[in-house]
Amino acid sequence: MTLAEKAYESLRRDIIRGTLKSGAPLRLADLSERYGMGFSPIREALNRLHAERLVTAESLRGFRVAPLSLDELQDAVSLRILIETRALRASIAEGDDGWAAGIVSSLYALKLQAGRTGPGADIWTLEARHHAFHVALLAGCRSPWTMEFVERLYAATERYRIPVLLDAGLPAGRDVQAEHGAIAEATLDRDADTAVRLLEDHYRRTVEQLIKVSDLDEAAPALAAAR
Amino acid sequence: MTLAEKAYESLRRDIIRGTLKSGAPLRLADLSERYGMGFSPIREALNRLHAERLVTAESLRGFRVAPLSLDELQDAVSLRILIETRALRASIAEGDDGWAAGIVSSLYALKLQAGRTGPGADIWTLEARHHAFHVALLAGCRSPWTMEFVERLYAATERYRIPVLLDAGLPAGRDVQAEHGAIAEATLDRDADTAVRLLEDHYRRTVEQLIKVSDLDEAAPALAAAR
DNA sequence: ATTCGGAAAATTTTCGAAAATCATGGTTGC
DNA sequence: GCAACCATGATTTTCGAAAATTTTCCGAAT
Repeated sequence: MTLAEKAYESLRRDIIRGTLKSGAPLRLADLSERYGMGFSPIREALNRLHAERLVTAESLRGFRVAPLSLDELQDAVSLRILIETRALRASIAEGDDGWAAGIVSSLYALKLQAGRTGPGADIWTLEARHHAFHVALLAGCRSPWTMEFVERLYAATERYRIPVLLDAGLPAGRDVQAEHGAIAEATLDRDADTAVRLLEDHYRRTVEQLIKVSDLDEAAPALAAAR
Repeated sequence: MTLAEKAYESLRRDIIRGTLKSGAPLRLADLSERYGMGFSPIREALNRLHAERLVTAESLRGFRVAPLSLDELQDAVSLRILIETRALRASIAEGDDGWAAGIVSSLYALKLQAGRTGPGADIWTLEARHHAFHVALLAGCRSPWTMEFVERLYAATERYRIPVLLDAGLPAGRDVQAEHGAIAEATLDRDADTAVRLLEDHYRRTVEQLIKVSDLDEAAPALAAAR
């Protein structure tokens, strides 16, 4: 793996995790020392993250961590619902056996990881499997542009979920894995209307929860500052 | 303007125009000489274009002009219709006077440029105004992510239209400016259903025309090779 | 004839310094 | 006192070469 790729992953993680705070300036000299490499790979990583809207850039004035805003979160999620529900319908209509098998296996891997406690209960592994499951649902749609935008919007919304997960843990009174199971079941039954409804509810619940947490300021002060 | 920005615009233009052919390798030494600058700004431009899917990149193996494919064109346009029709409805519902004024002025500028012949009839100016008009229609939706994706999909489809425009000129038997006028009229009348229908037809006609041209191979051999 | 290995060439990636630009603080002139 | 101005330091941007990696080519062995 090249240094530029390492820099990209490290920076991305630190931004999503909140180690690098929303709005903070990203100086080349600092980052170069922090990650132990020269300017070139850092600069390349920053440009990639800029394209993903995780950092802002101003010509000759450097980079900053992109600001958090609940408006942007709602915007991203509503677009996500539009794009993903269409992709889910297309998948259900066109998906083959390989697609269905992908759903089953990614759901299994996700539930395994969600059940772990103590060592091995790594939030990044859990997040990766959560994302993999949602991608598997849509993978039958055979639309590269759809998958591209799904990736983008996932990265954009991850920033809001991770700090809450780290500070407050999973929400009480909500069984997220049961929701995943129900979505998978309806999808594999090729019941498009039900699957789409469940997927939409799943996303809406998540946004509502994040907004509530930031209102109460009971966790994730960084997110509260996004109001 | 920085050298990296100049490199980005030059490269983008040469890729969309077809000067740099689909699939061709983009070697740093060549580009460095061609545009008269060092590796750094070239590399930065290539990374930006990679994020826009106009060039492909493979670790340690360099960059290439992204291949053209009619499947990708149809994919991009169908997503464009999904996203833009929603944005147009939102604009019509929420747009203010500034939004409406933007439509009127950008349509006027577009028609002026479309009417020009001889000197001043620059295809890049025409394209810029065409794009500005379509953006103006949607600008009332107040959704940054929507506008981001609209930009992306525009860049992706521009590659297919420009070579045809350069080789074959405007299609016979189709008054594109009249279509623009009709879309603007319905939009300003806040007749969402009509506006959405006209916009969708506008895009579908364009795709059909491009596919027909590539089938007949009567113009734009580069596009024909995309089959 | 074909495949395998390995040196040579070509290419990308990374570094460190130089150049260009922006921000800061102090000084001058009014 | 206050605004304009310039020097200074900090920061980004760019360059050119070195390092790392891939590709190409040629000869040897089967």
